[in-house]
Amino acid sequence: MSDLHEAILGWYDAHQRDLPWRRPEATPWGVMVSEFMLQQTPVVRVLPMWKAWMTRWPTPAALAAEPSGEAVRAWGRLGYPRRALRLHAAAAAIVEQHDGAVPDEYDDLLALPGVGDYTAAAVASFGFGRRHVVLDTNVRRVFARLLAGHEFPAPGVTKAERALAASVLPHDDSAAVWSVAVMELGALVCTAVAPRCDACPVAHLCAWRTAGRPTYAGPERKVQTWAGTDRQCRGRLLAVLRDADGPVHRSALEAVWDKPDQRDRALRGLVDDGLATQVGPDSFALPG
DNA sequence: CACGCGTGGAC
DNA sequence: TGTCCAAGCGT
Repeated sequence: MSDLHEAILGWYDAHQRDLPWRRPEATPWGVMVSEFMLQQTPVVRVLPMWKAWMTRWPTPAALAAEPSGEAVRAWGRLGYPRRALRLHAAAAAIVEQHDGAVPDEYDDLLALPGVGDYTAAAVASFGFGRRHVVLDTNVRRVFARLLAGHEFPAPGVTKAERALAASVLPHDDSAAVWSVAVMELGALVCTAVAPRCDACPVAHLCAWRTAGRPTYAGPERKVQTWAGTDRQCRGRLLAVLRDADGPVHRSALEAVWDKPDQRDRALRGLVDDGLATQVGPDSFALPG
């Protein structure tokens, strides 16, 4: 094993967080649920939700047996509620196509709703110990600094970047642990803002640090706007539906957003996306 | 491939 | 205090 691998795996062994989906008793379904919830969402906010979901829906079949609206409701304020819808659809697909067992093949995982390259690789790796290149925002940042000498990776995953990640992926059964270890290093030490190089186990090998930590010089990184957007409007509207026991009258939705045009557009969007249904001339609800 | 998609915490 | 960020996906 190289110095690089020994340093990162040793650091992970000593400093990893005790997260429930990483424990030996965690099921592939538990891993999959965690990966859905962790898409663009911090660990601290996922923890309580994951526990609640695993208690209520310990298997794909349990989730698939309920209306999709219940998944949306239980998603609460985790954000990006379409993930709840897709997780529900993925559970249904697992029941129908895989006898209720989360598939262990990357290609089968990738075919599930809401599962892209990252999530397929993560579930195959962390749920089944398979060997895959796992490229998330943390891994990309760590490799950009450590191996390429850049503060941040390019906006999109490049061919060269994937090849570089593949070149350091262990060939033995430590590949999955390696991936989660690099990810953890990015989450705890090699952070986007104020990285703690003094606590980094591979600082002595880091190309970015050797170069004097040059600031990012690539294309402008896009920043999401929020106030006044359709996205904010959708969030308000869906919160009303989520917090209600049954159907909601249009007036209750009108009360949470001033601009009629934008409100109507957002509501149509929610219905189009399957996050809401119109159950009467002037009433709406979560999908059944 | 650029964009839209939620939410809340940190600085 | 506004800006940036957090285990991405689908179109």
